[in-house]
Amino acid sequence: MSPRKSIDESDARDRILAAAAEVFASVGFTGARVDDIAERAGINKAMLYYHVGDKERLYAAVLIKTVERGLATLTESTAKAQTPSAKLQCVLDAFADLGTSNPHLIPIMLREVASGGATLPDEMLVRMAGVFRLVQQVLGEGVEEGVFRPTDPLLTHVSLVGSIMFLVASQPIRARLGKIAGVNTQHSLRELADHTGNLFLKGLEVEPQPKRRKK
Amino acid sequence: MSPRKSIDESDARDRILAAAAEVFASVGFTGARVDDIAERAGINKAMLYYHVGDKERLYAAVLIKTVERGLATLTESTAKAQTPSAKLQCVLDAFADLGTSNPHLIPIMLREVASGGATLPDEMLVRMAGVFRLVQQVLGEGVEEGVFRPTDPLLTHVSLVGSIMFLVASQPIRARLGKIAGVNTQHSLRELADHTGNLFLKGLEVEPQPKRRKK
DNA sequence: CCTAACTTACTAACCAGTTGGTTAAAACAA
DNA sequence: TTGTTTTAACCAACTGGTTAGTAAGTTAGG
Repeated sequence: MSPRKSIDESDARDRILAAAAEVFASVGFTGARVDDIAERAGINKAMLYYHVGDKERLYAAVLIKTVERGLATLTESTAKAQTPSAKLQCVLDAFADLGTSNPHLIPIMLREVASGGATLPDEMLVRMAGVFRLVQQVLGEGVEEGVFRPTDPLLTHVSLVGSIMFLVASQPIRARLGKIAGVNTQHSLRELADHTGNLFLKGLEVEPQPKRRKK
Repeated sequence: MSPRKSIDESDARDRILAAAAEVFASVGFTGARVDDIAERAGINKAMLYYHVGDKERLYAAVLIKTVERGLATLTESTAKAQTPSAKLQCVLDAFADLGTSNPHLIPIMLREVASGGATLPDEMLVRMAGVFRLVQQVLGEGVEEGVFRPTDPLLTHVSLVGSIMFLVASQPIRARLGKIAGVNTQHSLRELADHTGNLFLKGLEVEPQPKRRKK
């Protein structure tokens, strides 16, 4: 099939996608330079076109690959958890972990949201819907078991995911903000996920029986 | 002073800033074309340089003007509210209102977060710190009055703001997502703010009986 | 000698920023 | 009043650097 192999199987394509993810994440689609991506991948621009295609194809490929990995981690980790609360916390942990395991997905998604998802391919939407369905099911289980109060699942999902993604991505800005406001800004990803979990799990709890403090 | 006046005082500059806000919001800084902005403002590109300066100055001017308006609305509306809970809900309402009153700020801020705020001028950070201080104070009052449990104010602030901004900005994507997942996605800005308020206010409530999660 | 993998060198378009002007209101001079 | 100068406001056309994408040829494994 292939007369001349690279160092290993489809090494070039992987390196291209990795480099592209990095660049797209930090400067966005229009800000990204194909030459720059090629150089970081240690190849020539023409080879990038040979292996992947044009800039849009490259972007789509990065998106799909990146969300695929995220979705896999997500389903895997939530499967282990038992209670709905634990599962929800797992979702948050998994998103926070993207901060290290897959640090390019979050900035890319934030940009997509900012532009109304104009360039989001349907392929991507389907995978995002997969994430939503997972959360929706967890929320549904919680309501059924009487531990969560019923809420609009889509809004709750988006709040949850938006909150944790925003927290993770805002780290550099939080650092500058904290300096101005004089507060601590050094938080681990775990702390971010725990904080969000505390707020949301408590926010979703059914009203406890004793001491009804009406609001 | 000015031999020839436009239709009214500094009309051109305002039109330029309005057009620029629109374009920067939808395609970002690098995606924005100066010619495009000029055309939308109904003037020539050279006039844009004459009135405002180069692309970076233009961007900074848009940022400052936009956040200035947002901050004004925010302080005004929270001042009216009495209880910490009501004040917090006011903050959410004010952010949600940005969706209509100032629809470009949220996408622009999401992009800034995505890029780590690399292009955020200090002038802008100072104003963001102003918003934070306001929220921090509301949270502090709530804790003092015994209605909020103590949390990290910066993280709570960012969660809150991130959540509502994400909800507002994600509307187009939610619409596509809802179509795939078969759920309702038509929510008014008020519904978004109320949903977030419900979750967070309940999440911040003091425990009726200590049932501590971890951390 | 065929073909996947790779390269160099190009081009066509794009785009931020500039140049070198025009216009007309207004301030000034006689 | 009337001619002269100044200046804010405006523009078409250009410049020069950049960048997505391509063409045409090279190398080496099978």
